Amino acid sequence: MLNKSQTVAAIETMMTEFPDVKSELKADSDFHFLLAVILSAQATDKSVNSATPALFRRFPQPEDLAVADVKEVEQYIKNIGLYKNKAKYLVACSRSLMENYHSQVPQTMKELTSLAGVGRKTADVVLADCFNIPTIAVDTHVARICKRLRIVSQKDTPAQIEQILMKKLPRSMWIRAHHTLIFWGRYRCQARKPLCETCPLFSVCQEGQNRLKQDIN
DNA sequence: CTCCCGATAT
DNA sequence: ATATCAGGAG
Repeated sequence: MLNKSQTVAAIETMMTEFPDVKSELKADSDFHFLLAVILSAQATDKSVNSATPALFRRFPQPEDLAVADVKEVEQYIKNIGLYKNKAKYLVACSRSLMENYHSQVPQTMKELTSLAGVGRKTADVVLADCFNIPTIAVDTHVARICKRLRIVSQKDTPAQIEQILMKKLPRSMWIRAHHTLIFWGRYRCQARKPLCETCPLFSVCQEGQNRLKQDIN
């Protein structure tokens, strides 16, 4: 397992390759950003961004989506996976925002996860990207990278990974480290194509060493 | 744990 | 053909 200083060093190496990291989800308001993050579950940002402009034009405010027909919402997002569940979430979420939060996106974990379709990961993303509140959202990329590098152990759950990262990284790094890990997972150390041959972290990466032994790549 | 689920890369 | 993609609810 990588210790604190090794973990910080690994993240800093990633930062040199991706100096300007931020969310790639497009949105013009906190409300629309929340919807985009809900839609992004098990889907690529690209597919979400291709659907959201029309959706957001049709439903500018929580009040508009709260009274919408779920079937109509489905038509706007049917090119995204899991679209039937997501359509329900969007309407129910908007209704709750309207009825319980004055149509404002709340700023606490507890309130955010009370919304339909919003779990811990989505809440973490909103806290960090909308309100600049330090969190480390653990998605599929963050989990994979941390496991390959042995920043965490193979059996750790996303919630455990989040706790370990918060211990190993200074709070001032959390939000940027999160985005950096996403970019690293998306463009450098992909699930099916780790690109170990040219990886600057190869020498400290347990997964890289394993692949070398087994002659993968 | 299972179910949800289209688009894309491999 | 199959794995993967900014997961969450029941």
